[in-house]
Amino acid sequence: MAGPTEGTGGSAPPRGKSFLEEIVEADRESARFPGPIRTRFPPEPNGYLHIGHAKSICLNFGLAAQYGGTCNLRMDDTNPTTEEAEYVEAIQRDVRWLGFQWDGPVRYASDYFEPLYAWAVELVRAGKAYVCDLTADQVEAHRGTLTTPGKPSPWRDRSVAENLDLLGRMRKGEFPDGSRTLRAKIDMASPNMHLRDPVLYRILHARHHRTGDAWCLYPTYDFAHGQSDSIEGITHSICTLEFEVHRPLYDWLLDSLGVPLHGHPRQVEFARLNLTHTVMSKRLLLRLVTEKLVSGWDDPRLPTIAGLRRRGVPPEAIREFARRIGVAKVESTVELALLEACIREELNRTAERRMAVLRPLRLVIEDWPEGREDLLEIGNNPEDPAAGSRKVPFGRELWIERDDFRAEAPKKWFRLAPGAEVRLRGGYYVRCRSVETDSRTGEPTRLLCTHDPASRGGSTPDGRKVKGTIHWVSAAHAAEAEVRLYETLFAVPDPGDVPPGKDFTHHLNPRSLEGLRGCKIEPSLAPAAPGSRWQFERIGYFCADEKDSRPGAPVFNRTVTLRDTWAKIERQEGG
RNA sequence: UGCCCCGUAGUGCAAUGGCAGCACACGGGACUUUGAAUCCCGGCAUCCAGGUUCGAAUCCUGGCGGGGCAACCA
Repeated sequence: MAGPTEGTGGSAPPRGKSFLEEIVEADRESARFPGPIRTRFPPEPNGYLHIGHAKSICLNFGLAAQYGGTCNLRMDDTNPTTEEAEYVEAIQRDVRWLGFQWDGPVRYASDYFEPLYAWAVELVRAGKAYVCDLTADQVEAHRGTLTTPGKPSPWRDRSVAENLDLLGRMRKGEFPDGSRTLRAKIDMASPNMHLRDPVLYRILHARHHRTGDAWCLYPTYDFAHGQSDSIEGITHSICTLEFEVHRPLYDWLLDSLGVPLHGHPRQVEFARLNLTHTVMSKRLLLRLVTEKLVSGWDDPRLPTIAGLRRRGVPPEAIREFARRIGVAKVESTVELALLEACIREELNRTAERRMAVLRPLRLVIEDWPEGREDLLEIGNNPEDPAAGSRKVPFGRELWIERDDFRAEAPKKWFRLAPGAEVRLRGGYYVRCRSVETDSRTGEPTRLLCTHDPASRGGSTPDGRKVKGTIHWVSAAHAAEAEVRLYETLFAVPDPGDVPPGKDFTHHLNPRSLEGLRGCKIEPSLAPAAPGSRWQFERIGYFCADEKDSRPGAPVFNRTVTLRDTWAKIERQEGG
């Protein structure tokens, strides 16, 4: 894998170090931690991973690899009401697919429920935590506001003995959900809300995906997080910006529990990734899935890792994207175009070229003998000679793209029009002699052409130039395919920017999916393996759908279009 | 309103007291058997005001602007 300072431009100056790299390097220099660095990626298994997680994954695994350390995968499963084993599986699959291997087994915060509980008891014994009988509403009322201090809970000064007794009975299941909590005794007047006696344990009679019914009280994320890191010997706990204000609480907890410095991870926060034309919050993604606005977590229009994979995005492109966006502490939104550029760059290098006609129009070469066939050798990838070539059958009747013919050629039109000559990619020059049209719609139904026999392979001895080259498929040999054209799920860069009274579904793009059947593909494409990626010449990059495609009956998803200069020209000319 | 974090081309990131640079995007051109790819050229930025300094994107102060924080979510 390319190192972080290795650009693609060759002479490009090395990228400056990120603030994360600087912190890690400073800690290595000062020997703050005895051994190699350890990071972790700690998802909550309550949804699928998305490209924002990919940024975090690349950061955590990348930093570990860069400095000779290791990275753990830990499920932050402290809330049994939202977490499921399905998500645990999906997360592992996605991290592996991205190309990373975690150190040792998958870890779970739920593995630490017992030591966590012991720590809670320790805090109670030290007079630093108490059982509070306030309801959630009352707790909120006592907490005060951003500008006014809170009021102490009436249960704040219970005796250690009583707290111990109550906590034990909470664990035994003697009390109903929500009736009591264990709270840290810190400072109800703190300007940091998270220090106003935060809840450490809540009663939840819920079945946990791993511990089953063993527990009926569960630690909050805040109580589990720092200690879980500490148990795993994490040196650098990298998380998103919103946890910055939680850091004093983690520090308080670790300090109160007497965790020594080298067992006390350094937390560093970075800005989460935002991408234009999509949503990244798990809550919103979950809504799209449950309200069936998309086909599932792996819908190719979603920014989920599973969706991107199904769309045909290679993991290398995602890693390169993560590298290029960098990392900082400013909340920012990356343009989708950058992701697309990374995808095109990778696929341009690696995807073999094939010809496919999405919206077929029949073309007949009238001076080509009936029944005669030709077999043309065409390179698989001009970017990679090692990709070899294939033989493509040619005949009197061909399918070409409807978009490649205009009855009336606009300015700068290089393609087919009455009287115009074009090159059939890898084949012959043909000239359009006449057009048959549907008498009702006026649409062309057949183009009647002649060819230049000397142009076989795509060039003529006289060196005559044609401006346009179009793709084609022999009608006699064509296979058929279903093709799904995807556009952005949302029609605007910022789906969250909606008129009053509307929600994020307001900007859902009605054209985000267009299904095409009866597309004509060259024979070599028919057996495409599910998941295989191709460039359809002049159209875009496509991936045989991993679920619905079968060899012989292929279904292709458009990953991304090719850059389309003509479309741009036409847009400009058209005003 | 309190506390915390953060302000560099359109977007994302560099420059760590010494010539403000890279990528994507955008505009133009060359080349082309993909209007692809490739190559060349171009325009566009330090939030504002003071201060320190020979010199400030960088340090200090104040403003302005953005984000986060008041789940028994993570």
